[in-house]
Amino acid sequence: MIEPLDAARVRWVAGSDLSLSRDSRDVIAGIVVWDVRARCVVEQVLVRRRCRFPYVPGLLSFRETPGILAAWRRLRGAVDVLLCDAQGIAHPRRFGLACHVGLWLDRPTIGCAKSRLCGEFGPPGAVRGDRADLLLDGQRVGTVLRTRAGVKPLFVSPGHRCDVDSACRVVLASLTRFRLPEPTRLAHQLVTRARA
DNA sequence: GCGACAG
DNA sequence: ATCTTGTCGC
Repeated sequence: MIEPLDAARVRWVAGSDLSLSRDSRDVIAGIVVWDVRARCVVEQVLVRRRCRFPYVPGLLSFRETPGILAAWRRLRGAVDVLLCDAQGIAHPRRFGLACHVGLWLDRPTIGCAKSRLCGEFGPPGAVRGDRADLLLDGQRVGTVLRTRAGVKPLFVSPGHRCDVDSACRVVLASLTRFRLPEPTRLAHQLVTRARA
């Protein structure tokens, strides 16, 4: 029996991201684990490896999953859920990168993308926490979430072992003062700075 | 044929 | 993702 994500008990939220080496031949993957209760970083890992697949819309997982899994193996502490900088089920085949990674890790994952891949939606309200349904073929595959006033909303969808609402709750609980949830924002800084 | 298209 | 300058605002 699998254990579904219980947003109320989540404490360690990890965020993953990737960047490319200057010559674009390698991918630099990083994961930052954020304690949503203590509001601090508890662990971070970085790994670099050869890029094996080109970027093709809809096939992002084939390009980025290997790096994320490699970084994950370096983690030593506990993680309740992983926030991926990509789509979950808000995907043409209902199986975006977050689903792919979650299945490999057999852990709860959430897709938290900065832009839309597919699906229709109306504009969410202007206040942090306001949301709009992301529909694909009449099905609710995610939510368009306003994480901060005056900025583009995020596209949140279930990856593995969670539903739209719990995914949204985890993202909201991981926010500080920026558009992106802290684990994701810090993972982005980590991999970006690792190029220099 | 013409747009759209996670990172 | 990466490139790339200034600019508006807290």
